[in-house]
Amino acid sequence: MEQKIIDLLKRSNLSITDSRKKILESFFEEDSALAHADIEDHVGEDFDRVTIYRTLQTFVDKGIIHTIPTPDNAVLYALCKDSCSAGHHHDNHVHFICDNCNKTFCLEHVVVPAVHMPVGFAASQIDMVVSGICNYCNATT
Amino acid sequence: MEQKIIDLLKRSNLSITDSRKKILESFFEEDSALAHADIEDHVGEDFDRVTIYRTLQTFVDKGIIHTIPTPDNAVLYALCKDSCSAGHHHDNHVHFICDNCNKTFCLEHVVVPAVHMPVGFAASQIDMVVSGICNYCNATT
DNA sequence: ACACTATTGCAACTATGTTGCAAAATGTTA
DNA sequence: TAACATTTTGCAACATAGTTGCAATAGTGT
Ligand SMILES: [Zn+2]
Ligand SMILES: [Zn+2]
Ligand SMILES: [Zn+2]
Ligand SMILES: [Zn+2]
Repeated sequence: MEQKIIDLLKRSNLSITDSRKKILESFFEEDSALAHADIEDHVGEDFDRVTIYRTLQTFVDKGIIHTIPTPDNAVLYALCKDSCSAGHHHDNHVHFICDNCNKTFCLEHVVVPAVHMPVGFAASQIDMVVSGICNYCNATT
Repeated sequence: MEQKIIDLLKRSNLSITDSRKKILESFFEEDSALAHADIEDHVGEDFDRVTIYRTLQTFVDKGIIHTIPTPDNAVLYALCKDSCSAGHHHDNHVHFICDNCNKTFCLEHVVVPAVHMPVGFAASQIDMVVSGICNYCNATT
């Protein structure tokens, strides 16, 4: 785990710092997307709020994590598993928000479907967010 | 215009107040979605910030306007043109955000396409937000 | 015009996010 | 490993966004 994180940071040309390791750890330990507040909970008092903001921004810039738009406008972050790189994200998968457990997941294998645009509109990026009940909640109720 | 607004409020079982009229006016005068700040600009000093928050929430509850999720997590509101009613929205159209003029539009006639969910996941609502260049910006450049 | 109810404004508060700057940690090179 | 240059961090202060309780006000129906 530790080594995996260090390798990822090196690959992204980032220096290895305690806060970056700890914040990345949060993502590897959770299979769902995380809000800023979740990360604050995970890292505890160890790091300043501002450091978390800046670290998350750095990770987004470097293509390590991506943001997820949600209907209730909370800011969520998740690891990029696609081949994202600095300045170039390729996360074109669908996101799922469970109305029961409230977790948000990347559906890595569900690609956003094409949609026909009206004349005059040129699409460059498409986000799709699905709400409902997740597989875990469906299995346990 | 004035009459149209009054009728809409009556139909929604809302009392006719100056702030509600003025805020609804903002939406009828703009063809694009509005952020809280846009509405504050439009109504000027006439009404308190808190009143605007509460009025928008009331309109959402009554099915007069709907919120739009955006990738940069700004909260946007637009008139419901579908047959939405109190407690039941039916806005299943695609939303478009122009990277040039920064306006957000409801593509009333573009229905969100179906998407195949993985086993275990049950979808109840789907939001699709497309970014790119709008028809107005494409026409004038 | 009256009484009842719903709405508004104000003040205070919480939450969220940003910026500048000095201190500390990291990476590099000798 | 010690010294140096560069990044990163913490702090303080600020800015913006949104919420709540309560008293004053405005709207509605009779
Ligand atoms: Zn769930
Ligand atoms: Zn994702
Ligand atoms: Zn445009
Ligand atoms: Zn819409």
